[in-house]
Amino acid sequence: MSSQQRPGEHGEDAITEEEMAGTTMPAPAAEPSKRPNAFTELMAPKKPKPPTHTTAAPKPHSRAPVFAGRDGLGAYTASPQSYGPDRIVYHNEHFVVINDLYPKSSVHLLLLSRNTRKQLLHPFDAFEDAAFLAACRAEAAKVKKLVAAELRRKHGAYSASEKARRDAMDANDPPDTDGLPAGRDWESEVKTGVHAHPSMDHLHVHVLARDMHSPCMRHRKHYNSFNTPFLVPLEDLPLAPNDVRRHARYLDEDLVCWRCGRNFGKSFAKLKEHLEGEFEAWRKE
Amino acid sequence: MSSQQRPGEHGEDAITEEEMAGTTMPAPAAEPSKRPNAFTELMAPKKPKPPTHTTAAPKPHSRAPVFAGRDGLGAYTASPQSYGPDRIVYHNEHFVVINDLYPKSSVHLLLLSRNTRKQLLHPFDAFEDAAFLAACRAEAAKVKKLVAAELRRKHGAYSASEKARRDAMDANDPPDTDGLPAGRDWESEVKTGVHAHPSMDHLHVHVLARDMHSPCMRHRKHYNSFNTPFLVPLEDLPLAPNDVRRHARYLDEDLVCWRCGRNFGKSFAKLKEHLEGEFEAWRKE
DNA sequence: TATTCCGATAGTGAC
DNA sequence: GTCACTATCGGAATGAG
Repeated sequence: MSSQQRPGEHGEDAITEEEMAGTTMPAPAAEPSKRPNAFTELMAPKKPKPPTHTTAAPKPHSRAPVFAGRDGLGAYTASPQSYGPDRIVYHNEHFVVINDLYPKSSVHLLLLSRNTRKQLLHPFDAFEDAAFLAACRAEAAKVKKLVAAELRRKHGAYSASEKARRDAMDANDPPDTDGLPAGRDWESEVKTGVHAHPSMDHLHVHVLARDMHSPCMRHRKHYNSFNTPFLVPLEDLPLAPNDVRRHARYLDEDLVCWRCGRNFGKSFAKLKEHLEGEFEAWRKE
Repeated sequence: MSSQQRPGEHGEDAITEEEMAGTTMPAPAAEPSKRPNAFTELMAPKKPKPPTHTTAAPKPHSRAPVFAGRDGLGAYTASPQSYGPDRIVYHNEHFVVINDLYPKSSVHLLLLSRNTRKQLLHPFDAFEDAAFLAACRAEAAKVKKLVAAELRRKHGAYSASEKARRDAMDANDPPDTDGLPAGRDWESEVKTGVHAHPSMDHLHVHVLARDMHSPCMRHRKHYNSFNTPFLVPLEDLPLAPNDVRRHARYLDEDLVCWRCGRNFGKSFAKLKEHLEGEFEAWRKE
């Protein structure tokens, strides 16, 4: 019945460093349907298409330490300049922000710390340090605004709550951002946190939309890792010594729709189909 | 790495009714490498290729009762004349012998009874009738000779025990069958029996080589159904009332090579690979 | 819990 | 156990020279 789709190159539709122009602050949100650019909706990949067999991004030309398998994220903090703007969203002295190579939502960034004292600690341990935690929270807040801006760019044209802002945009071009209606609160659609048991050894904070709409969202564990207490918000850290999330298992639990609460048991295929409809409704809010 | 093979039509390499010429007795064995005919090794199918979606053989042109699913074998005994010689090996008033549509060994026939009083009974019940059992045993003995003859035709050229017979054949052509050396005892390579819990409702006796070498041999239950007490030899019938085979489960047991006894656990893929080598060695005996 | 490949396991539907 | 189809579940390897 369904024909196999040839996947496009991965990351075509992601935030780029060019857009950020090397700054550490989010650029003003690009508005939908105004200026076609690298963000423009192209042929979104129907299947994940990583560059090679390794989880890590393609190695740059150096012969420095090899980052493979669980160390795959190390390459980004070691030499962010070696990667293209479709991989690196921005970087500064302390952080590197990348597009997740296998995004599990329509927008999915990773905040990586370049602090070599913390980088390889378990997040629960790394964030026992209050100063480090505060710095990461501050940076994560910026990343959250970035993700919100990208959500507006990608989905704003479909959103009812964006209509007044959209109409104002259309009325005065180039727009005066300050005078615009606030529009939809996209930040409230963004989740920020760490996995209770990360598979990648380098510290990474997920900052992603809650839609769970992505061709890379393909397994129950993918879904549950962002929709159960397995995802620990930065605000909850440091964890109390007896916090159940230190040891509890969440990934094998039933699949429950994040939007309507319906339980799909172990049937990922059914949930996946359902999420298509939820996504359409969600972006129309 | 491995290229997909386009499967040939199923049954090209099976015993045909033409060869039997409508008789109820096995024809003299066709000798290998002498007369190319329907038995000649052609492009043996690498993957099973049944005619349609249904388990039953292709329906003839009648609009008589539909035989599908578990009733699929009924069509053969109801109207054997409707099928081609590649499907029907021979038929007479009381029996129909067919090539199994999904042979699990290099030669695999089914003996079907046309007795409508017995046809739909469980084999353990049908064979409580001593006269019926005797008739089926007698016919099965004929079928066993047929299978043995086919094994000689297909594998004789590779067999060391056949050499003297082969050389004699080559010396006087056309051959005088009576004066030939006996050659390999192919009948000892043939198994005859019924499944303890058949999936097809019409009574059928399996008569097949023990090599288990066939592209249709694809699952653990396939293998164990012929290589555990799940296969009940006709000689063991009728079963004692307390015989464990009436209720025991055998199909989920570990896979054990019929030839060397090696245990492959639940790994069908490993057994399958192993059987390739065993088949080559076996036919060279 | 990184992905990918392969394979084992499980339920369904066939008319 | 008839098949075929889909999907879930389970382990092992994974870079690079």
